[in-house]
Amino acid sequence: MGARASIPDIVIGRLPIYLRALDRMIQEEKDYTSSHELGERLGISSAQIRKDLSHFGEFGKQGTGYNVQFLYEQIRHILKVDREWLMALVGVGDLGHAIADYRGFKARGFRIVALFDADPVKVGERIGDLTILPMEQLSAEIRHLGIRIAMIAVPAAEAQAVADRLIEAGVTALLNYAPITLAVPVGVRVQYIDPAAHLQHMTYYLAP
Amino acid sequence: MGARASIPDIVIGRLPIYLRALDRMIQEEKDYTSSHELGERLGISSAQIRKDLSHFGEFGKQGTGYNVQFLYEQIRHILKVDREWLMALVGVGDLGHAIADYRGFKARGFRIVALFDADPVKVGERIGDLTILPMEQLSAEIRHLGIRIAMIAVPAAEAQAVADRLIEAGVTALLNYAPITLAVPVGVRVQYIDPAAHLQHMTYYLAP
DNA sequence: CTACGATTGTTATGTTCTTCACATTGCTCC
DNA sequence: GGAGCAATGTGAAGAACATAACAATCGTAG
Repeated sequence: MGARASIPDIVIGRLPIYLRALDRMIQEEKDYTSSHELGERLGISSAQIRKDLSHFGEFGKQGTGYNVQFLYEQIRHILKVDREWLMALVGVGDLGHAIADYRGFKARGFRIVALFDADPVKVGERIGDLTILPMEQLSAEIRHLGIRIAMIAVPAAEAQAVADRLIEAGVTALLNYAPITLAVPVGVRVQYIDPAAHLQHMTYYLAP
Repeated sequence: MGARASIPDIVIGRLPIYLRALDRMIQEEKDYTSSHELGERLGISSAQIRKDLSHFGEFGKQGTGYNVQFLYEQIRHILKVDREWLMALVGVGDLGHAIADYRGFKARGFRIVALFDADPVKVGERIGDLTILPMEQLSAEIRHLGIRIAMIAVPAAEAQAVADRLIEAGVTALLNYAPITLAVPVGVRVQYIDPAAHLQHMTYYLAP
């Protein structure tokens, strides 16, 4: 297949998982894998993996399976992560600091190039080779750098207002660390990082 | 209804989202809400919210809606977060430090009471009122404190081994910050925190 | 005290997602 | 070079999930 017809979002959400596993296989210097092996590692059925991939093209060979490096590059291309993305971070408190220092972003092609904070005391402070800018410069800086992805690490009460400003400045993808659901116009994507919510999900299954 | 019959996991996963919204409404001193209002805030259909809640009981009143405080407490009870949970954290590098300092856990009833690291240099270091313990003490300490939830913040290459040790010590819920899918026996739950994966999910939808 | 508007809980319907199962293809080994 | 094994891609079947729709109920206002 490989049609351009709208592909289920849930499928897109699994591609980064496949990417993680393939990354690992590359480190293990594995040349080939199969839907069965991938599925085993990920706790996903092999049929699901084949079906997911079939939305985008034919990447495997019957009898042989998938070339790890090739599949890795194909998925990176599909997800558009075969390039570097520039990001802004709003809110540089404890959490924001940790996000700014987190190595997992650059390692996968996401580079933070702008920091903003509403606190005048923090403005001007340097983190790595970046200077924290005041909120007043947010729109201009984001437009100037052509940033389309932003991370929000401000208190819940301010997150919606920050999101509104970012969207107004042209951002269309938000990674929100504040424990609140954001209202955004169509065309803007939001993903949430809420570790406590994940814990709450698991406690349901724990014995009293 | 309110049956004990196995409730879809996807429903359990939405309860923490409802909780976040209700928490916020409590702060806004709202006394009552409706499935329609909740749904509007969360971008979820009102029918879905009513259906989700109906798995656990009848919490609303026709014509009136839901008492915010009451529903909040009911969901907390369902998720078993109407108490304090003790947690262990393994891996106290940059990321682990940030997790140890993160306020969002205590604020929602999750308390870190044990820290472990394999690096002898870090062992003995204090963070808040906790001392970083060596891996050798992991099993004994976790059993001693009766810990059932642990967070993993070690490099991907070591995460599986750490998970195995934690499970062996009696942990049955894991929050994994390492970018790798863990293999665990049935009865053990795993949730993943992988911000870069969320970003990769969103870049798919961005224009080239 | 009755009529009306609002909102729930739930059953029925529709949609989406997952798994099954197999024809097809490619590789390897004798 | 043909037989046998292995693994893909996919259409059909099945399962899970979401939405629609409505009877039942509650509160309120006249």
